[in-house]
Amino acid sequence: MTHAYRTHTCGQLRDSDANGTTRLSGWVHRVRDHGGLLFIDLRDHYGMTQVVADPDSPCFKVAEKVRSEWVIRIDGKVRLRPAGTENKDMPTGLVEIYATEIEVLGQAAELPLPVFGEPDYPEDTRLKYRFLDLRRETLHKNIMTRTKVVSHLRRKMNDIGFNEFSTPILTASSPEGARDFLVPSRIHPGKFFALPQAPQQYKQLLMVAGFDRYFQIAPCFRDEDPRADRLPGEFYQLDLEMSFVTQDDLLSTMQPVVLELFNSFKGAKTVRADVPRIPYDVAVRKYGSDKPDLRNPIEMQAVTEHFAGSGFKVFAGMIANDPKVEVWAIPAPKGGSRAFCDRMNGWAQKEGQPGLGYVFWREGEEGGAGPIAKNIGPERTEAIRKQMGLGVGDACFFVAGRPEKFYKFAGDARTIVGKELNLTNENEFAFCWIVDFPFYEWSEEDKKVDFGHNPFSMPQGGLKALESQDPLTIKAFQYDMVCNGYEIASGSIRNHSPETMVKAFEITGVTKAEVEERFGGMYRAFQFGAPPHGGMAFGVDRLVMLICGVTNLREITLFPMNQQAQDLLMGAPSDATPKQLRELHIRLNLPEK
RNA sequence: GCGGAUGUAGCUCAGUUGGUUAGAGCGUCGGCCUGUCACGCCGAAGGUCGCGGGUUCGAGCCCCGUCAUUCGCGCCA
Repeated sequence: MTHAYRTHTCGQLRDSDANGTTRLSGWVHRVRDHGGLLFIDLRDHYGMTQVVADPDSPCFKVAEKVRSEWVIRIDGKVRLRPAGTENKDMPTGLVEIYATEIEVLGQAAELPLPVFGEPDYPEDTRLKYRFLDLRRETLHKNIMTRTKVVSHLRRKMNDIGFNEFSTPILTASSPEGARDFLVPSRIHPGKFFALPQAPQQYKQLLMVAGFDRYFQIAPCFRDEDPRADRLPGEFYQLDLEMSFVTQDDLLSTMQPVVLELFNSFKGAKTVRADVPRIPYDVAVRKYGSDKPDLRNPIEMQAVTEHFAGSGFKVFAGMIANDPKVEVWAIPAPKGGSRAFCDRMNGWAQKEGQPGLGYVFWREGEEGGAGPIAKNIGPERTEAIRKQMGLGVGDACFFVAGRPEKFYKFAGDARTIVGKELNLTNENEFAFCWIVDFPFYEWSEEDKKVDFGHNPFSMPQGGLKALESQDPLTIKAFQYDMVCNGYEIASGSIRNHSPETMVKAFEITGVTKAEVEERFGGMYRAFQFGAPPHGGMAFGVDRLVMLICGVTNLREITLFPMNQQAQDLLMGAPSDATPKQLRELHIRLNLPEK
């Protein structure tokens, strides 16, 4: 008895199957019609098999009619391809199916998006016809990589003693800081659920409830504008939380999980085994970023002293006028040519900077070349060269000002130098932890102290630090994991003491009553025996993006929305019917066009 | 909300300084072809140049507006 659709998949048959019969179903990938002989590449999820028909076959007339992306069922004889016509690039390339019967299961209209081939197509077409896009080889493969990554993580987390729990999707507004998606309540007119920006409070409650190790591949919802590496609307996190742990326990629990994941999926790339823990302050000074790409070997240094009182009046003047001004040096090994330095200078001007000062060293010019070298003289130039460990053929760029104003620009310059000079190894995964984030930061907009990151983090020094220290000097037990310049995880040791929590909010101007109102569930829970706990969340989408080597999240997401946060395939968001709105007690107040 | 880029055949794109009838490849349709695997050859159909307005003797091209897509800023861990 034969199955209605197939006895084998399209990726299955080998030379050992020759002389047997088979039934295959799949999509017509390509047709090559030679008149008296006709080939069909039949494709399914598993692979591709060549089908051949000639005028002696009773199904030849049908075979002549089929077109790309029709779904057909074929019966036929498995046979070895004639000598010399084997295709070594295909796993099934030693055999072909001589078709005896073809049944058309589903015709396809003229394609708005070819499945064959891999050129780029406009996003709106790809999204509107996502089901066709997903048939294409690369995207199909990326999506499969994603499901394998997720199942790898799930298996691993279970293995090391974590328990998976599902937390509510319809919940209360959470304190992450992003805009909430709201869902109106029918039963409670005028009230709204919020979709969780992260299961933050629930997972902390699970710790209070005594479950010790929680994880979840959790959907998260944020109503913010997207970027290439930030999906609109919804995204997934590997969310986890542990009780009775220190920061060190958390980092050393998850570091092997991440390294093993990348080692399993790295392909031809390499994974750096060393994962340094870098304090936030150090990361900013060395790399100009709190998510440094460590594939780039460049490390910046302060060289303020060499410019103070020097003949380079621009920098010397700034230093004399403001004790907080510093000069940072960005070394550029092998960048010692006028052309390259000028190119960097031009880039800086395009970025809206006055320029990018530089020195470079050529054979026979002891004191260095370039305008800055002339201005500060050979001794100072030589001192800089020694400090930065540079030599003939190298260059060095300089930025000056208050570090908090220019560190991002310096970091961008570091990135460009690394890329332009091919110092950054593109075939590597390089990780680091960034630790000791500031607990508070100064909000210029609100003219007050505000939380730097998660308000539920434990300040280093606890309640005592909050009571005695300048808030802006307090660090948090807060950490990120970074890979190749992407933040892939973020977490903290939580503040489990109600008094400390109230004090922490008080410093930002939020009263005890407001804390009780906004975070009532958690505040109440902390009154009844909360264990010390902490956790983190990995961006699943970003992990997969790095593993697949793509720079846009749409390349690894099944049904992404466009940049306007619309689902072009399903037509979401869409109008609600008057009946729906009536039941929800909602009247629309639309902006005038 | 703001800034940059893009918008021409079903799809990907070209289109000179503003000048006659807007082109190519893929796909589609028709014909030929028995060893291709991006099959080959011959032929045909297919266009509101995103949309609206303006300048001009004349606009795919210049100007203004608008819409759509995208990248970035703001926003967001």
